[in-house]
Amino acid sequence: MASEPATSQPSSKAEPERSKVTFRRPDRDPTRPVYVISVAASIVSVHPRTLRIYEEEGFICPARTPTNIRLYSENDVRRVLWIRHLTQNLGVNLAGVRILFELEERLGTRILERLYSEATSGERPESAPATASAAPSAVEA
Amino acid sequence: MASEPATSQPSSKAEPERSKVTFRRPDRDPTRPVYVISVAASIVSVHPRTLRIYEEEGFICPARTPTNIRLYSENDVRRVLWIRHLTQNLGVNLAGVRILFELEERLGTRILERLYSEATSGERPESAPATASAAPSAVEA
DNA sequence: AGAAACCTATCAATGATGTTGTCAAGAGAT
DNA sequence: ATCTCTTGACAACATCATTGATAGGTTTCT
Repeated sequence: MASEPATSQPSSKAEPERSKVTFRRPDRDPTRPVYVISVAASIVSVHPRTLRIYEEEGFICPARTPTNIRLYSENDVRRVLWIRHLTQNLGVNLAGVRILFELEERLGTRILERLYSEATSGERPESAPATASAAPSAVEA
Repeated sequence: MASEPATSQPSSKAEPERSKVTFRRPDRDPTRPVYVISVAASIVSVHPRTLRIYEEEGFICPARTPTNIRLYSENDVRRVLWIRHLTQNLGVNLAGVRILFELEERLGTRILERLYSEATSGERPESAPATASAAPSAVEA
């Protein structure tokens, strides 16, 4: 398992077992499949098993070598990072992630990045209470 | 607990304990708080405890009588019905519901109703796989 | 050849979440 | 007195997400 499909990346044979090995990620073509599963898992700080599950669930679709090895692209990694942000930071479950992804595709806009950019701006709006019955006005008996 | 704040609604004292009692829901002002918690819970087919939790979580904000009794409006009920659709039918957790609600408010559009209307049209699109690395093209070794 | 990493498939442990149910004490209405 | 509501707290149960492990097989590298 040493096929280095093109890009000269830092040796992934150093077995990055959750170690703090840093990777210079290729910034050429984000759609190019370049990472084997162990590397992708390390980049994203997730278990390889989790990556496989995400694929089974249809969230990502990494490329395959002729010998059936998964290769993840930069876009795959970003997508997983986004899923992790939603699930770990915001607590959204996978069904929710699915809905959000579908929304994004349906609306044809990057609504998630809009939300993300506002979240990183430290705006962190309060979870607004229901707009319905806005003022819990006491009702006259 | 007999303050009937205005609308003459079917007697809620019949103790609708998940029974199949049907209610003629007032269709005048959807923001008017008219249902006590037991009635609202029955309409939505949910446990009263759950309604309280939804309120604690900030999803709904029912009105209160001078004696601290919750009164839910039609809009509250609709909002809970929508939450239930997301959680029970689509499997979204409450954190996901929260994100979707925030999105809706932020975009100032009824994206959820758009999704809902398409879901009820029996369209039920497949969970599209990741748009990244669309074609899992085999990579030459 | 042997080791490591990949593959699929399966099972299991653990922690978190959501819903429901219960109890206690109190308040309000009939 | 009885019923329904309130708050607060606790608990049971089912489900989900993540991680971990095992088995058997394949591929790659030394």
